[in-house]
Amino acid sequence: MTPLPKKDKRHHVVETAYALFKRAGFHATGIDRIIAEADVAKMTMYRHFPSKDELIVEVLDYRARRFERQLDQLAREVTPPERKIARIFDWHERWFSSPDFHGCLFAHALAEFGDPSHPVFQAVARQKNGLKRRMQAILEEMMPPRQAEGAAAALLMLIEGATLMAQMGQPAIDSARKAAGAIIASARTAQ
Amino acid sequence: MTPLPKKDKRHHVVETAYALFKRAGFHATGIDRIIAEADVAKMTMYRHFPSKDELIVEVLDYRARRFERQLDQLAREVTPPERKIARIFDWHERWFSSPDFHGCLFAHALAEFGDPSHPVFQAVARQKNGLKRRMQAILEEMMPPRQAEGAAAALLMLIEGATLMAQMGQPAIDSARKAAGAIIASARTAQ
DNA sequence: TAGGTATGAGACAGACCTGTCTCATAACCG
DNA sequence: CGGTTATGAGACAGGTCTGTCTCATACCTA
Repeated sequence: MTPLPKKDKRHHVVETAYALFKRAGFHATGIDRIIAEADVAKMTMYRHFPSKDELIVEVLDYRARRFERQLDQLAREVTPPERKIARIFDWHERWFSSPDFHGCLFAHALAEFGDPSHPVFQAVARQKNGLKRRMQAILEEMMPPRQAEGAAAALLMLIEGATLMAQMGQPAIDSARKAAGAIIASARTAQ
Repeated sequence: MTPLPKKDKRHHVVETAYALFKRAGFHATGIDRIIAEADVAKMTMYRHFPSKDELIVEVLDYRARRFERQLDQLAREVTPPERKIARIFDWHERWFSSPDFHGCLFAHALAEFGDPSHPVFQAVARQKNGLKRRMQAILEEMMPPRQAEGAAAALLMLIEGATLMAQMGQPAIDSARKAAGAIIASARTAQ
């Protein structure tokens, strides 16, 4: 179809797998389907990734890096910490209403790979911890570390729950935003 | 093994399937595995449930009914609405530290069945809406319906997020509880 | 005791799964 | 141009998946 990029077949496989995984899930998406959609030979895929599990981990890490990069950009030039947090919620609001939003790929991965020793599980934990640490660092600009830790955990829970609600077709980002304000205000006065 | 109950094979299949689904997920758990574990013939299962999907829906509805029953019991004799909400968090705290806690089966089902027209998706939505309505009714005892609606959504998000964190081995129920207090207080004074 | 019903056990079909292997061909790079 | 590497295409193995079918046997109830 397309003029054939010739290079980065590996990355093309990752992006195709990502699109399929997020629509249909991990176990329900077969290798055959991925290579057909990516228009790539099976051996090409297996030369880049020793197994399907490692492809899944690569997809997750790829998306996690992308997410981190986008949040990095959001945090620039925005001085007050409240606005930094608000921008994270803005980002999620846009995400929820994007054309093919299907919920959080990491949460879905956790649902299908519940064994803590599994590499996929650990990739999920990395991503969630990254977001929590990021928010915690922002909150520490306005409250002591102890309060910031708890507040960051609460904000993360709020965001995860909001993502789930959005996937169910019941977006409640406004309630989440209000709740976040209440949580931050409460953690602040408690210092 | 056991003296063979002879009756309610159907229910026995549902409970066995539940135990397997929550450990390994829905697509990863095959029919053969379920009937082997339940010590039941394949046709016995297929006579009770026309397809695996319908078995999944039955498992979800069964757990949803059980959950509602337990929350009904919690709400009895506890007059102040704050304590009713607190008891819902207590219930989750106990759940998180129960022997084989594997996260929320409904959230997992949503991850594997993302199509809103799928019966499994709808079973999940029913359960989550049930919990939200329940909390909303409690909150309406202390604030106007408008505030109660948003606060209930926020509490639900908090609970869903707390469940996810707990599955990742990072329980943060205390932060969730504190956040819930802040949310309720804020919604109250906003009336 | 008789008759309808639930169940057991397993073969079977047809599809799909992951992963391996071979061999020919195309791309790249010094 | 020549040699190394990446890729294409597909057969293949061995397993698992859902769902159907048959036939014999147990059970319950009237």
